[in-house]
Amino acid sequence: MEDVARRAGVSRALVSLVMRGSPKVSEQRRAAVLRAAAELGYSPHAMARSLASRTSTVLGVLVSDLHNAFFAEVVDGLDEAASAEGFELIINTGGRSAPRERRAVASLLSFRPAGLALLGPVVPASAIAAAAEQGPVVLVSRSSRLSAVDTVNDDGQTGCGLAVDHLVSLGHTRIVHLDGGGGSQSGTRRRGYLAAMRRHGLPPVVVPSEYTDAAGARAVRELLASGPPPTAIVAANDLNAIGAISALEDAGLRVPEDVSVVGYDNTSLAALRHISLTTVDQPRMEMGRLAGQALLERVRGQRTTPVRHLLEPKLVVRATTAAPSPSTVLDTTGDPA
Amino acid sequence: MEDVARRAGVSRALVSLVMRGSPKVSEQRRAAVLRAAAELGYSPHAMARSLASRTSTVLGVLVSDLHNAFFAEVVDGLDEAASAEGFELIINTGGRSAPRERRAVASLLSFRPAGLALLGPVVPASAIAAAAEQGPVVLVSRSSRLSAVDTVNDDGQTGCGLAVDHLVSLGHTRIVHLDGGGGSQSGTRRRGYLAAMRRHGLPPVVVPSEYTDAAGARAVRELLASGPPPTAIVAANDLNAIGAISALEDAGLRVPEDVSVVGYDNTSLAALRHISLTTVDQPRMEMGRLAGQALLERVRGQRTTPVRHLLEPKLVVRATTAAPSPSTVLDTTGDPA
DNA sequence: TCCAACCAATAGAGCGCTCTAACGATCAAC
DNA sequence: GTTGATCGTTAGAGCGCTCTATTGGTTGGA
Repeated sequence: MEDVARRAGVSRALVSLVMRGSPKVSEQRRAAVLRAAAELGYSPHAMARSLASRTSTVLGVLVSDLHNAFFAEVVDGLDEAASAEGFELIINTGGRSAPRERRAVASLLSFRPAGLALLGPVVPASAIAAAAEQGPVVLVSRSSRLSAVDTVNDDGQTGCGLAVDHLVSLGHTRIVHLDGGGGSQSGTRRRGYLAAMRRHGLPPVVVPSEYTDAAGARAVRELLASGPPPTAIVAANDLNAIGAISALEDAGLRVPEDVSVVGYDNTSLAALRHISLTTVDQPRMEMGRLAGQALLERVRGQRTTPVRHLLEPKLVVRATTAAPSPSTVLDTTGDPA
Repeated sequence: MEDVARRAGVSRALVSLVMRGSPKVSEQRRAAVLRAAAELGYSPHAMARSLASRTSTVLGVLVSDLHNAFFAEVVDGLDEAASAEGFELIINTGGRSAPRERRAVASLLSFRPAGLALLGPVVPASAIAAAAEQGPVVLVSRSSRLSAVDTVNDDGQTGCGLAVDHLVSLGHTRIVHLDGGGGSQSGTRRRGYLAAMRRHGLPPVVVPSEYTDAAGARAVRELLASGPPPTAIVAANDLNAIGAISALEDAGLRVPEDVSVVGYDNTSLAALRHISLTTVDQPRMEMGRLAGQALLERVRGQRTTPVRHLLEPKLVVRATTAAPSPSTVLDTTGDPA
């Protein structure tokens, strides 16, 4: 910076003004400074700038698990919102372990970021509260009552309700839910399923499972071993649905002719023609964008009250759901297991 | 820091030594400082530290496209290598556009990172050379002759060779390749296919396609319309293979009974029981880890000569490949289109 | 007893920048 | 011709830390 100033024949302070795009610099000086900077290949040192100005253009992001494509897409949306406003993302992962996550948050905070986005964090609420004292915090796929933090979630309860409604409207009555187990949002989805079944006056059946391909297949095998098959399945998520479908096919049942299957998430998987899964869309990119916007609003001091985004899920009907076949319906009434 | 020093009854310099874990501090003073720091909730300011020490614990990462699960997994591996050594990742995306990528690199460099990882960059080589002057650079999914940059790539040529060898060993002779078009590494894969076919004395057939589900289906429809089907297909990648499979099935051909299909990448897709795709594994996490390690070796000054990782691909045999059925072989010989 | 050697601890400069306050210059107004 | 605004420009302190050089206090050997 010193060198640029000397070369342009001005003071360091003037170089600083030019670099910050200040309007109170005459055109000729500005040009001289920019030329000198270009000739010397100078570009401002972001960290020194941040230190001196006591501001930050960095957003800290904690991803509980980057393996998970869900979060990768949320990060994508976050990145879009951040880079549009000249902010950078500094990313750490927690590996789904609270102690590691804690360290990751501490490490992020040591950079004094303008704000913090926690994606599917597993740390206790107290840790989140502590982080919120250092600056704005936004949570994705996790709720909070703290007024200092914003949240972005999808409404899994409504989403599962949509799935059940769709199946009922096709004529299904024996609809089973594969439960997501310890996975995030599994409780919400289960409640949505139960509420919808009650609303339609149908008997709910919940089979424990997990958010994986293999678990979906296992659950279906257990289900088939325990009695006559249902006519429809509301799976824990897309992966789980795909596992369920393959187990159904292995057992000689056709999808959707014999059994309809609905997934959850609308991952890119679901759209593959070979799978063409009816599923509930969860707008991950959008969730990332909203999280980024919420954070930036706080950073800019435009808002101090918490925001709770609860995204409206949408049903995406593809090829894995259809009306139950008459024979199946007959079977069912003839054999009320 | 001042406050901590005062509270512990020592100088600022001593606090600094304790925070850096220096061995030349007496146990009692160390304890006093740590206690004072804990009481005041003090933690060192990473940017100020970096500025003063003229060192950085940040690695800049440019991801050409975070939408792409491939790169998300590479970032995952990179993160693993970096965080194991106390480094942080600061991430920017380029959106597959050279100008945007250039800006992203400039922005990353303004943080004076210890090193830079460029994942599938599309900027011209000159831009990479310019970045390499500022510090160590590692390239993933892109090659370079610059001695200042390390590279990590998979050996797509060998990989496609493995796929062809596998099919030939099953008895296939009419093996078609769906080409990846403008996608990265598509040329290498095509060359691998052509070389292997030549080696086996078989006539190569390359059908233009792309790295997508829909393109794979389209290519197969065109292929089927133009004459009798091949007995095997080496697809551009997994997604392309899945599209190909669904088009084959739509045409009434069974996989693998009538046509065998091999993918490329071994994405999580391929492992789904419902798909169970024979494919060539490209170790993305490992590539990220290697990239991180290469960068850190340079950062620590342990190496100044370039490293060129060319990862050995592995064939993963699943359920989409089998010996050609006798009837198909007969058909072929009877109708040499 | 004296000095070199060593150790824990510290003073103070400086990393690359921003920002406040002050500066000289220009100009309209009286 | 003086005043007061206004404007472009600058000096210099300071952001939170590290690091070199130095200090004072022990210790061990001659």
